[in-house]
Amino acid sequence: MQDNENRQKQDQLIDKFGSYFGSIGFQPIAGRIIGLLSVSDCEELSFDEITSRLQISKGSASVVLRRLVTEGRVAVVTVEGGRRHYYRLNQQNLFEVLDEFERMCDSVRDLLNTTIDLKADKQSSNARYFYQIINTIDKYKTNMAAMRQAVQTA
Amino acid sequence: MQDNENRQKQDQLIDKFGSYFGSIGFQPIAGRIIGLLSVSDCEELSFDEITSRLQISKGSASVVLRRLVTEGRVAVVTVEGGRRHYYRLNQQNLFEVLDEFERMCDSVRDLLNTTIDLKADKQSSNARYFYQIINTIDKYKTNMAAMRQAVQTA
DNA sequence: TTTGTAGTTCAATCGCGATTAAACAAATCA
DNA sequence: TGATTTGTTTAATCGCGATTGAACTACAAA
Repeated sequence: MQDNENRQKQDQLIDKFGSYFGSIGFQPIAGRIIGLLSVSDCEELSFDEITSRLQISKGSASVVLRRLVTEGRVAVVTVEGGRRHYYRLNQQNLFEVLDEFERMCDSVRDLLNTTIDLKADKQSSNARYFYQIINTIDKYKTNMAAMRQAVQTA
Repeated sequence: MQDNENRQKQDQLIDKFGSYFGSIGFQPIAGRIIGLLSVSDCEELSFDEITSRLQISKGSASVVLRRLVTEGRVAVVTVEGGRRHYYRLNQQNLFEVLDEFERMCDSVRDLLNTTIDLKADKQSSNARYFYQIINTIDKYKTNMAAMRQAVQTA
């Protein structure tokens, strides 16, 4: 059955989305919902379609969807004069992931700076290693700024 | 007391290391050990110094240290004719974190490609959005390759 | 007003990794 | 050799987020 086969492939993909998003700190269900909304040929799904396709409780779906909506990853569409909610994938800023990575770099940079500050010997092996990391982070950020420029003006 | 104050600051930093490494998938204790080895003025600490300073059980320390050593994040030094093990921070490749990030980008790229493949309408709004993401990832990787070149030749 | 549908809330449970404690093994010292 | 120190192993526990189930609210249709 062609349809059935397709559906199976979709399910596999949905699980891959789930484990990817799981690995970056999302609830597994959140990842699977994003996966479903990404994979599905219909780009707007009702609350009910989501719970039945993913076989999850209404409670989970409600909580997780609210979080995804407030985070801006998913948008709700309410059809006038109906009580059903429809959900679709929100197409976010392409640099969102890079933004987050850069924030992480910043916090590492801070941490290492503070660590060096506290060291008795600023020329110790570790201190010099940390200086190198800070340097690399700075180069990375300069590079990223240039790349963003290039993409924006393109 | 100057020393005591310093020690408190170190403890705070160690916890920050702990929560940073926790956020990227390490056991909290693993992060705190890395923190201690990073912060400590003495760059080689014994098993015992680690457990007593961090107030953790020998069991935890044993398991976590083994993992850190096999992962290459920490090195063991065994002094000839003594039974104590000393541990120090391993200074890894500066691009290690970037490597990991690029691997993640690759897996996202794969996932999105497979997703588009499965779509009935390759021109759908989501499909086009995914194409854009893939494009940005490709640009990012090209850029990173150039940056590595630049750093290596410098 | 009554009946039914849509979604929310929250207490209870489940699952699982992190951590410990204590028995155990291995190496050194005396 | 026996005693002591160093670290390992593993069964048990702890803690906590994820998930469910069922009662509940709100609204809409009849």
